[in-house]
Amino acid sequence: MPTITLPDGKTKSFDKPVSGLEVAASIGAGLAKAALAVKVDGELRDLSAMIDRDAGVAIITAPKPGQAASGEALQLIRHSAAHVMAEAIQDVLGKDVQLAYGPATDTGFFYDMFVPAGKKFSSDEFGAIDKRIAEILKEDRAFTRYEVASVEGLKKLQAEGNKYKVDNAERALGMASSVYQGKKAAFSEGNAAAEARSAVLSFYATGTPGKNWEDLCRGPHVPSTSRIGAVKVMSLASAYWHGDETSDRLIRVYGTAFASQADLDAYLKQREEAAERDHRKIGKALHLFHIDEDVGQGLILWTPNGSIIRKELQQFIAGELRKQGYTEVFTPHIGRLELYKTSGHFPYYKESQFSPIIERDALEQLSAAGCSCAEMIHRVEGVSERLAKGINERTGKETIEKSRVLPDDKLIEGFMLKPMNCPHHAKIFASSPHSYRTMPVRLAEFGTVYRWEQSGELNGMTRVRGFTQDDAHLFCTEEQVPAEIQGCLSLVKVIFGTLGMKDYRVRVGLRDPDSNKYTGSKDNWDKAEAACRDAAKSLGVPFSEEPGEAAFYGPKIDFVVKDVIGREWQLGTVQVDYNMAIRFDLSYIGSDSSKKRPVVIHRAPFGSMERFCGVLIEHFAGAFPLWLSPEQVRVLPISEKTNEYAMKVHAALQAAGLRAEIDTSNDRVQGKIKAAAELRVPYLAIVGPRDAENGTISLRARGEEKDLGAMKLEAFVEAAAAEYLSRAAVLGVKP
RNA sequence: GCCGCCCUAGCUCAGUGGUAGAGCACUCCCUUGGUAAGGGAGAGGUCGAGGGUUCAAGUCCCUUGGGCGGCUCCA
Repeated sequence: MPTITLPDGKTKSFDKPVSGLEVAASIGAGLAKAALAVKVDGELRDLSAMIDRDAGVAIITAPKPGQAASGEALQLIRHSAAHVMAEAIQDVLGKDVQLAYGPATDTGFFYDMFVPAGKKFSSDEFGAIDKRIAEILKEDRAFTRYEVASVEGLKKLQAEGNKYKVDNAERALGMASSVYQGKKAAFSEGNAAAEARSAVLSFYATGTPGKNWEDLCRGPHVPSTSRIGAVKVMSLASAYWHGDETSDRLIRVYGTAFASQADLDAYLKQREEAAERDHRKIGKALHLFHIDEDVGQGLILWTPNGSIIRKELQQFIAGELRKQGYTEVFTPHIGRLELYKTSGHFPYYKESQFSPIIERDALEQLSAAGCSCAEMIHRVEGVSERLAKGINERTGKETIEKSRVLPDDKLIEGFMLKPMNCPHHAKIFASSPHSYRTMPVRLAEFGTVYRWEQSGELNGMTRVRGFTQDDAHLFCTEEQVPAEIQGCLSLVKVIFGTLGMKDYRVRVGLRDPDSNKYTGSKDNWDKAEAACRDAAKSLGVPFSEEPGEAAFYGPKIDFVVKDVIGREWQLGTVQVDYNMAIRFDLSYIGSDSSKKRPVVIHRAPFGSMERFCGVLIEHFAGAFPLWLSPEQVRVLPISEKTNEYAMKVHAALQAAGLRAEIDTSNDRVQGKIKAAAELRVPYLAIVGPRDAENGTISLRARGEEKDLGAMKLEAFVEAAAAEYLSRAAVLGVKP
């Protein structure tokens, strides 16, 4: 006699076990119609699943077109779509295509499959597959679950000869796989693990078991194929079975699905728009930056136009930092290896750093002495007894492995391109004495760092190997930590506000409660985590707490900004660090005249200038606010007869500090407007004989269909200069 | 780093074994025009690089650099 509790707290009692559909129907016919699945005590189940005990039940419904779908509804739709796509692919390409693994993802779904050698599968087939999918949706076949005992199920799968499905089943049953002995258990989560220890295997037929297509599957699914709405096959990629490159190579077919064709169309349109906004495309068209293969992958050359944007941003940020009491420093791009051994960066993160720079003489001598490469590496990575002792004494525990400690004459010294700015800043802090009265010390630098990102990860300006962080290190007392974190967040707020980026959230990275890898006292951690949480809360934007996401040396806050078309971008972080002051033996004199350890806060709220500019390019689609526009005003004479007056206008704009250009080509004005519009120039000052006579310009603003009318030259110059100075987010000059 | 695809003029792209093309941009000429491309002419490429197959390679094969998509990784 189940009594179910609905999300709103209401309860309903039934005198016999009921299906999810019956529960929905008992609430309302509309709900029953929209229902896709049920959530029973937090667990997603088929709508047809019987509920025979007291439980909390929520109905998962399909969204109406245009309405935001719940993640669960989309996941159901997409997982079901993966089945339909797999069936369609087997119909189109043949049953010898073996299915492996097909989950829903954030933006759709994929299905990994093994395509026999000699069989061609390319995007040419997408049309036929999409067509077959549409037919299956129209047939409105019910997703039918049936369960068989594990032994019987395994036999069935073995008979079908698909080793991937056998493997899936064995993993689901919690058995060691007979097929896959790989090193990673990447697929354990959410797939096999959830069903581990189950005594049965579940299958889903798309229609009638034994008659229609079916697949080993944990489920749940939407009730029937028509409920999927709309599906599209998107792309092909290759993938390894279980993500293990020593295992079989499979073809991964990506698709996406939505509750309605309208939603799918909206998604496709959004993707198109995103492609139009791609900073690599716009960066080329507007000459904002250049990457040259002769210079190197992932190394940004800032061309004059892009440099203007970066410079404006940096001046803006620097101004805000001054208001907050930061002091600016400059440090070189390299430092001795020893410095990074002290900080702990080298060699622990060597795979993401550029190789050390070793002096030529040293290399030649070692080479002449017959030193092997392995020995050389060992001696480069070694640390002196002095350094090891110093760090171990300060931390009170072994932080440097004994095997790495070498006598001085065995060590090979060298330099490293800096992967972080903090060691240099720590040395600046340590270069003068500090007292609690002069704390905090806030050292800011647009510091360029170099990291060895894997080549496959590089992407335009957003993933690069050399980048300039809007970096700063705040050396403060423990008591000052909350206020300093607060200060970092208020800076972010000001800058996002100015750029018109209202939609952002923060993630607070906390300790993993089950780990003891963390440095610093529990008491301090509690305080710092509370400070991060409080600061995030006070920001007035959504925030999430993520246990286990903290670094071993302290909690952190990450910023994630949403651009105008809804994509999220991870920018920078604020990170509390209890470890660095210890490693560098930093101190200040407390009020009791004893030496105290400062706490260090790393913060680069916008990440890097490269990434931030890349995000801004996409956010604005190249149509920057006046203050960031490389070219702010273009003067367009109607004909050569007004060139002279146009030059006067141009000179007046330049004299006012505006970035103005003049187009004296012998195009007609229509052509000049088109050319300027393509470059997203904010204001066009069009001048003809009338204007020359009246001392006016005819104003046309970016995005306006037609001209805004004439205004006195002086008034325009003044208004434009004022808008520039105010860093207005939108164009506002009008006659 | 791994897998797949791609690289032709400054830009966007056509050209699948037989004399390198188009549009835009550029230069010059005509046109002197009032709000998203007036007209004409010219110049511009050892087809990413190196090697191979072939009578003949932009086109086929190998190596290599770079890009894109995906995987993996990320202090």
